[in-house]
Amino acid sequence: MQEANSRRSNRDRTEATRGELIAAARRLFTEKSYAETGTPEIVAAAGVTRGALYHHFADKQALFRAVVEAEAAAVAKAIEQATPRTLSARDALLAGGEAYVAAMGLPGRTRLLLLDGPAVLGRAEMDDIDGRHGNRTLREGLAATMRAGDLPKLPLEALTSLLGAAFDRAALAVDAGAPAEDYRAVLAAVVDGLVRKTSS
Amino acid sequence: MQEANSRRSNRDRTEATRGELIAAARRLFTEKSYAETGTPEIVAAAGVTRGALYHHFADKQALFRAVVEAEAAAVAKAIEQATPRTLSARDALLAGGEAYVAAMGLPGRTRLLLLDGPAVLGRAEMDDIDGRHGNRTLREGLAATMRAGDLPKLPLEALTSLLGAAFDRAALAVDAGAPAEDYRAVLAAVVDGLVRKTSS
DNA sequence: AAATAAACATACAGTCTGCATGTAGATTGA
DNA sequence: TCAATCTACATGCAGACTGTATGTTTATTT
Repeated sequence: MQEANSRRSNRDRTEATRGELIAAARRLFTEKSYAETGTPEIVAAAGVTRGALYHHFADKQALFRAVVEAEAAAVAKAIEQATPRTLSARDALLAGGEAYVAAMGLPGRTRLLLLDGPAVLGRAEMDDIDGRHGNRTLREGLAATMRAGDLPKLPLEALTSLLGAAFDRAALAVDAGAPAEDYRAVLAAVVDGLVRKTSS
Repeated sequence: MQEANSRRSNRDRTEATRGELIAAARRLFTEKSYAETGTPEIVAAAGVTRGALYHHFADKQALFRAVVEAEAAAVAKAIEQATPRTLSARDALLAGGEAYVAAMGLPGRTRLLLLDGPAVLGRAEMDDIDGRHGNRTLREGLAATMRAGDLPKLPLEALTSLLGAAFDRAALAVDAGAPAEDYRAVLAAVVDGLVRKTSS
């Protein structure tokens, strides 16, 4: 009768503590930067001690990695929900880009995923994370478009990487206050330059 | 007779000390990362004390800024020297990009300028630095090409920013071991998609 | 040449990270 | 069911680092 109240299983405790740590860290990492956020502040916000943190995570960087992973998944989910599957290759690319920039508008997300992430975890690990989430959709979409013949045959990894970099920079600029219309126009021009017109 | 030996002017002392600090910091920041390099190590390598560092620079970040500024200038110089001015818009863009990726191959440069730089100084300040050095050439080249009618009318800032982001990512990937040929091909396709054919 | 200012060197306070050790609660095996 | 063990924490400590305050030497000014 008291199974849920006083006696918590170890797995429940772990899950709860890890969750609160990640949530608190996410809030602080997006309000300030990774370097400016100390572990004492994180554990205070999560209501635990530093002992709990270092029991569940190898170090501060491992906690950061968990936060980035979760945030990247959230962004990918937002994009997939906002991008209908019934569009042409060109329109799907632009709609996805639009959704990406919009999702990145959440305060602090660009710094977390586009500035601190690469610096703290390195580009290789960020590529790995992106490849499992946001960029996966992009790469698969590009592959399908290429197979359909609407896109010239190009190295898939490089194409995904460079288009992703352009979307990243657009998100960063728009989030910093640049006119979204300008970046939308340039992205459209780039995509139109790449996608083979169906009439040709 | 002893003007150069025992009696050094204050300006000479400042110049020498600042220079050695920047040189030592540059070496360490490219060997390791910004976060992994401590000021005690920097001043030891420069042969001075931390007092000298904090006399000449407001803080560690200000020294980092000076290093980034110098390195960005060096990259810009390398590009200008390697890019002949007698090429078409398309070829000039690709040659410049090639020179950029090559210049970024110097060990640690990508991390310094493309990872740590944006994270430590912020995108706004990095844009400012880039705008005074590397990206300035790019923007001016694009503006000239647009005026000549070989490029559709697009917002110049956004176009420069997004193309620059693609070059950045290519430099990062190639430096990390990705096949340069793949990235060259994709960049060429993007540029070819944008540049209006002179025959049209 | 005295006074002032600049270029350092030294010492200190505060903070942070990672680890080592200690303890209470949960799980397991007999 | 109960002791043994293991997990999930809490507490305390050592080392390192950053920025500043203060002292000292060397150049510049008057």
